[in-house]
Amino acid sequence: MVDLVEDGARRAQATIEDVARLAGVSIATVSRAVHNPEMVTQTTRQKVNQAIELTGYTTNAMARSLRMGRSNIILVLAPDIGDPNFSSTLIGLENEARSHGHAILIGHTQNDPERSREYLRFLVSHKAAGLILFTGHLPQDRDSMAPAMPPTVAVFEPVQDRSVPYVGVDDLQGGRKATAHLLSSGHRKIAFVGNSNLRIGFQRRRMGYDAAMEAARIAPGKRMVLDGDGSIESGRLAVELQFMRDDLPTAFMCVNDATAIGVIYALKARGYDVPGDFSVIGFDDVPQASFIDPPLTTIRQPRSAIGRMATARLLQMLRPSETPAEQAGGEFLLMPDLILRGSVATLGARSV
Amino acid sequence: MVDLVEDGARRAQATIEDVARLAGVSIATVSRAVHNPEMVTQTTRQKVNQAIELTGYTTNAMARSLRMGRSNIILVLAPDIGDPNFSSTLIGLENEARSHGHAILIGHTQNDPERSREYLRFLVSHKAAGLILFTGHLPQDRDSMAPAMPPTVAVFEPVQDRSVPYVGVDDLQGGRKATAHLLSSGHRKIAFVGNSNLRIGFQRRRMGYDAAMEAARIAPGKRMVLDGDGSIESGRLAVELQFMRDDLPTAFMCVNDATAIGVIYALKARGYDVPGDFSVIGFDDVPQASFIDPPLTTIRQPRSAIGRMATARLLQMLRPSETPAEQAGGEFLLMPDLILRGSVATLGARSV
DNA sequence: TTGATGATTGTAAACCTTTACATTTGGCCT
DNA sequence: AGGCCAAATGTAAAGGTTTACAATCATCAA
Repeated sequence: MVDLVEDGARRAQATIEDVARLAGVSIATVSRAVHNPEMVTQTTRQKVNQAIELTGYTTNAMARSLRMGRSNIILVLAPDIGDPNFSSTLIGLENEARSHGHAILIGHTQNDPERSREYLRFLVSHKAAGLILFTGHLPQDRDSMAPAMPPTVAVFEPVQDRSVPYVGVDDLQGGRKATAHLLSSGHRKIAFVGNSNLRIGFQRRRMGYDAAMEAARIAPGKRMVLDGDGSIESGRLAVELQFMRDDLPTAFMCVNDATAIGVIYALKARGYDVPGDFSVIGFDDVPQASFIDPPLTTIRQPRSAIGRMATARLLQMLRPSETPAEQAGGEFLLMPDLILRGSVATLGARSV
Repeated sequence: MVDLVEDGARRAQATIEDVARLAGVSIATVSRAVHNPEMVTQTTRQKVNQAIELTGYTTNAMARSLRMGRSNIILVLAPDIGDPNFSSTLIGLENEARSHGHAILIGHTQNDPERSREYLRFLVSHKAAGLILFTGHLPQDRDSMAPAMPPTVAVFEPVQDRSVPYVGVDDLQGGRKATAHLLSSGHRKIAFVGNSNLRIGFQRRRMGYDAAMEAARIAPGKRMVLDGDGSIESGRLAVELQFMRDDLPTAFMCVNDATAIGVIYALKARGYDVPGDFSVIGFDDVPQASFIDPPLTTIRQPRSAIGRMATARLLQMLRPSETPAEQAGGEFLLMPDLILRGSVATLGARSV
């Protein structure tokens, strides 16, 4: 006597065996009908689907991953989930991953090596399919686990190891574009705020600034480069220092929006008008940018495109057809857009 | 001949069997040494640990979960990862979970039922240990999967089904506290901005406002309740409407910080000074709150405490000793603090 | 009709653990 | 010394799936 499903009260989660019994086929056929439908007759496929419907069957991902030697989880390591750049990138990332049957697991490292290591353990013990890094560096003891490391992609900030593909905005072109916009608005004395070697992306933005200034034939000696770590506070501080030196630019090109916000605060605190007295341009286009006063002119990171692309690259590496050579490295740079708002004025023309 | 590990080149990931062989014990003993050390002699424990060290063994979470019928993954469903309330709650949540050997998986529903459903599928197929909801409602077809549903906790916004425990801020007390602060600063005409029934938490804040006004013997007729959905735009709009009605309060008690920011924008756009002409108080204490001009006086959500507590409650439900009665429902309300900044002034005394 | 061929399905092993139950070990008491 | 008991360990099954390989089936050519 076959033990059919009592309708109504579904007991324990149905297994592939329940489905097979109900459909009158073997479990192998069920498995095939689900994951390789083309290997199975039209009619059996129907029977199986019907049985699945009836039992409410869902593949046990644990058993599947165990057997396949790999799960469908992609681990995303980020230093700070609250970072506005992160959250919207994640959306693109997630959409792309999910549409290919992968789940995204987010790890929050808070720049703590110990946490990174814990996530690494998680990664090997769960046989994650891939790793996406927002951290700018590989987890420390990656090497000791080398054989268990899945394909990896870096986002937003490249990692040292050049064999890891990088997907991000074209920082150099962005820096160039921002500076060029100030130049074409008549500014000549343009300060770059946020000089540091903390992040490669920041350095590249700086290079973009230099390139644009160069193209405008403004000698290095006539450029102003102010240090800063990309925080609001650093923007504020840079302005204060510059006022003490008594050598003021007419415009500030900031390494990111946070710095720009700090710069604007400092200028307003001293009673100046932005953009009436000074123009300011940022980089990133964080959500806040359009809400501050004045709304910030900035360079927009194509965040969700970056996310989508990073996942796409990872999935590509997952395909077995890929040869190791094709897997290695590469930079995928997306072009950023200039977003015109209210913090840049043409030199000489006062707003209001 | 026993096949020991070649030092240096570690091949495939070591299994429990490799460890057992190396330690000269059975796999059962290894398993016990790892997960129930007290069941094993001091000396065997040492041998096993040594072998683990040598092989770089990590338990295969898939096999473990399969055998145990449950994974160590806690699924967190949130409508918007970018929400500042969410990200810092997550930290508390995550810390607590990780310290008990659980991993957090974040699902991003974007208020889309289809997405919720997909995550639900994930949840049953991965046999998640628990579910934490930031969404304010249970996934739609939860019932059809009832037997596979793990313990669930709601955060920030309670769900309909009262059998699901809720952990959040005490919105009513927060609303009362905020309003009381305005009252004690001499304000009598206080508008509540953000009236809606979109969220239960919002309604409770409104009730807190009413309670405080009641206590100050301000009749319902003398209260001003302005509609709004909690967005910046709604705050702005509420102010505009009120100006058209030509009936102005001296202070605005806003349902959340976003609304407060909108209110401040609108007032400033009309040339008024905050808090000189109008006082404004928010709710949440989002990171932005301290950066706007003027810095926002607000009610702080104890976010990471909420996260910690939610996980703690969930873990408690996971313990098999728990009887179903102990599992059911309950509200765990945390008391919020008043954060004094610069957007509230004593009535009559102009700042600057 | 027969045999060959290719398409479809079935059988059974393997993936790596945990754990109930059986066995061994060692300590202690008489 | 012998026997008993508890503690420590071992054996083997089970968990749900995928897939190599074997078996079956239908089709078609000779």
